[in-house]
Amino acid sequence: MPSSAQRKATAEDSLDRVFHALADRTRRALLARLAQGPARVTDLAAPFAMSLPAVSKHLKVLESAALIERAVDGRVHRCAIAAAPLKDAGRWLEHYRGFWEERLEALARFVEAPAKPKRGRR
Amino acid sequence: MPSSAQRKATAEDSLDRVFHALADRTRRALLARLAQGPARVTDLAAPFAMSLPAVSKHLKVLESAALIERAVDGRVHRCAIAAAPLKDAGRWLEHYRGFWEERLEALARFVEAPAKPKRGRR
DNA sequence: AATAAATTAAACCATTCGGTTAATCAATTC
DNA sequence: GAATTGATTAACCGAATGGTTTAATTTATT
Repeated sequence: MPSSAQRKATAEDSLDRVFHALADRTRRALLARLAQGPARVTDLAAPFAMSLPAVSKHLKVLESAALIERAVDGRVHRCAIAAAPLKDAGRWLEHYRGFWEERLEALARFVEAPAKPKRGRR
Repeated sequence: MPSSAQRKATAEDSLDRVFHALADRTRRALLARLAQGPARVTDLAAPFAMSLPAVSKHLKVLESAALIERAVDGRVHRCAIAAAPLKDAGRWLEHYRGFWEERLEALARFVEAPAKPKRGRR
């Protein structure tokens, strides 16, 4: 049981963390890498022009958003992608899909239409 | 022509901005509100326990992520949701769908099932 | 013309972010 | 058991975030 004044983690908290985690290209790249299979921290860090601690921090962010899981085996930490929160984010976006879809369709038709002599607007 | 050293805005830049914009619950709430129709800045700000300038800043973030558009009409700024970047974000998430899908399908069925006497799982 | 309204701009503040290097710790290997 | 490896922690740094309050700006109202 949580010891002191500790608010319950809400769905909003989770979205905060997930979207924040996704808002960094290094972290997205890490996810992309992990999408092809689990990997050790050092291997994950290798392609990046930054220090190991930096990558370690990124992984911690991903982990606290529950986007990855890690299995500690001896001194090596094996990271793997974990999908559920992405699904939440996807659902959130999905919520708006109905809305855009129609607008985008219209926009797309407009944009892709034979270039008519441009009217003011904007 | 861009005056000085000015990098071209990449798709990654765009994802950075969109996900960052979505990573704040106030901004998500603003989007939610706007999903129901355009609104003036003051009206958008009303429900929030924060100053108008604060909301104004949030709107600027949403705007620079191209998630909203604004039409200035006299002294009132009318904001409206703009869907395209959300679509990009959705596409990005979609990219991972193959991976989760199988894992999550089962979970989704479970979660959305008629409330059965809850079994463990997580 | 004076005032009020809608909004942004500016200056400021505390906190978080993303990175660094150096130190630490635990598990292997020689 | 001493050195090496895999990884985190700690301390620090500059820049960005999210908020504030106080102007400033522009447009509308009376």
